[in-house]
Amino acid sequence: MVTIKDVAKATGVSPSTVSRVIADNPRISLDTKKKVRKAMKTLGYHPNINARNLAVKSTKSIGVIMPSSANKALQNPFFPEILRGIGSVIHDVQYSMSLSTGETEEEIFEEVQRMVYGSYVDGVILLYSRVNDRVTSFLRERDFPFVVVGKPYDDINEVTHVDNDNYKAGQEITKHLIELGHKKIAFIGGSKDLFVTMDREAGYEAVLNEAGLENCEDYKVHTEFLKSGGREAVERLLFLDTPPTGMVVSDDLMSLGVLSTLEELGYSVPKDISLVSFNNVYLSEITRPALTTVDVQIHTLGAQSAKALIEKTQNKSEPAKRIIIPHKIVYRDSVSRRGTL
Amino acid sequence: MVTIKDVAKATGVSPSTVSRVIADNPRISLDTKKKVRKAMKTLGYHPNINARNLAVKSTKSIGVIMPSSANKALQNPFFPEILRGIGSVIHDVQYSMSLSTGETEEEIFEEVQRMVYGSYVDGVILLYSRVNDRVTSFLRERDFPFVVVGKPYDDINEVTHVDNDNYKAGQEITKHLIELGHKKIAFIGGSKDLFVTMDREAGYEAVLNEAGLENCEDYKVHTEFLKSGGREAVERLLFLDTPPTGMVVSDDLMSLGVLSTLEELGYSVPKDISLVSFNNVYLSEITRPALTTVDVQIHTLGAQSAKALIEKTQNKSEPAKRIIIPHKIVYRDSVSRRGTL
DNA sequence: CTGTTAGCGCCTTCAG
DNA sequence: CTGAAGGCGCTAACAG
Repeated sequence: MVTIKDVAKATGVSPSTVSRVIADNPRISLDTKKKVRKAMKTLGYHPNINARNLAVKSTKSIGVIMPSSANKALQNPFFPEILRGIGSVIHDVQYSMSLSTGETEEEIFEEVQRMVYGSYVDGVILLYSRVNDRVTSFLRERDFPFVVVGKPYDDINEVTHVDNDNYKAGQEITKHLIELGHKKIAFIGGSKDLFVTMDREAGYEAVLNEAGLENCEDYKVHTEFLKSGGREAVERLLFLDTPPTGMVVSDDLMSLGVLSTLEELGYSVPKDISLVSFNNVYLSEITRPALTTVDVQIHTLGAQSAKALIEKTQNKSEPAKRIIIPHKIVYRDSVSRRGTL
Repeated sequence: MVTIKDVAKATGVSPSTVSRVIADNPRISLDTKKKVRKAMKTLGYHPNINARNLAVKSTKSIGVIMPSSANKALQNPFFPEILRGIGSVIHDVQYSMSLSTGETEEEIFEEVQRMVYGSYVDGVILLYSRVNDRVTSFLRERDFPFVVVGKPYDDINEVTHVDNDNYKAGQEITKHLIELGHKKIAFIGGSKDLFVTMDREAGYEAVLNEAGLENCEDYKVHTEFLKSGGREAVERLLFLDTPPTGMVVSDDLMSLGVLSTLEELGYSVPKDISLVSFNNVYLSEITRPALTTVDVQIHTLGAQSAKALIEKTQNKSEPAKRIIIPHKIVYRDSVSRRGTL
């Protein structure tokens, strides 16, 4: 390994000078800088990160914590996409990202501990948000920089997070259905203790009430990440006395399952039933029919969270922020107009 | 930050003793070990990774390089799943993983350089394999430990890789179609310079020839990652004089697109056309119809690659290996028997 | 069984 | 503008 000393020797200067050249210190003459840089190049010098980190007590690396992967949720294309978003800014500022790998909540917690105690990373991005989360408490106690993607459960004003306005999104997409003449609209969401679900659902309800439409519990189903297309959930809806004509599904991947079940049961989308959902991952444009869905700009979500985190690591007194990424509805083919009945 | 010295002072021993306790060195008396451990606990000591890395010249961290994300391919659920696989072993051995984030080939190359030159990682897992890849050459030149998931292009015997027997898988799945009476079978694959595609296709061809079935170029289409369901590709197939009755598609996500296009054009799967594919990601069980696909055990692919890499970093003279992960066909509903025509 | 000493490669005062 | 010296936190001989 070629070190700073080798470069120094080759150039006939001192190691500290070389160090200063690396930092592009203005008090070094252009001449020596050039000399040194040339030597670095020919010798193939590259700074040793660990040594630098040790010296400056920073790692220029951030940790990304995925939700526990007990279920299939991780196969949601949402994740690679958000990683890309994070990656894009990470790359620009020459940081690196360290991915959590735990399967269980316990494992994840251990890993976060290692990350912060071991000075692996300068900050952490949480790709989930859960009630009573040990990780969050831990991070807050230690006053360790972190941001969450989504809506934090506790002390929402004190943890910076980047999120969509899921309430509004829920309203808009539901309104879209109503404007097309739908009066019986159901909501299919994931686990009830996910804020995304709750917010989107709240928006849905608000619009229903406002429009004076039926807003009954029967029309709302929550299922764990959909196994076998969430068959039971969908069936329950369809076997009601007055089944819905429209469905608001809280995730594209879920929609795929719902779509399948629906058509298997002999319902045609959008002819018999209209369906809208959220996220706009790639697959929502290759389903049949292609999904009308709200684009939450996953990539931006990731990018902004990284940006916010880095700011925070660089300036600890940066105040907690809430960053709302705008969404927009992408109109495709999963909805149709209802004759006024 | 509490350091080894603090612990030493608190316990009344020397720093090196503490260090040895950390390493669980057998030559330290149980008594002092206990004392030291207790002090570590009460003081809240955690080793500083950077310092250790610097001292031992190892990072206990591996880099994971994703393909360039110019296209939508990254939204393939394949990736999160393989990351989970890698993560599972990484976690057990207390390593960490650093994810590449580059969008372009160029960016990726830069990042790999940083990773190896900067001693960020001990080794690297390549999640892709491309002809004439700078990254691969770079790694080989520098004799830096790496493994590739899939089949490497150059010097296949000198780079350890973990892969499926895609040729065989291609044969088996095609044979399945034949056994059900299909005689006109097409192949839809991704880019031709991906070995996965080529291998699967070769298997397909072999079986066709063996069975004395038509193996014409018209039946093979290659498309970049399917935009809008690979409409053109599928159409080309269907508008042939004798359109195929069976299709072998080289990826589940692609299959979804094909499925949509097919049904939009009025063909029913599996009634009119049978379709089989590869990977068995979660969505293949919630499509309509659910896909008969070969399960390539993505998770295992990831886990084994991590395992092989770690072995390699720990023992540089570990020989290059080829690790083949067994596959198996998962029978679902996208195929049907053909009357003998 | 344990302490002392010397680095790992880099950065950062403090002098000059 | 540049050099010398010390230290970041930990490990690894080398002594005892």
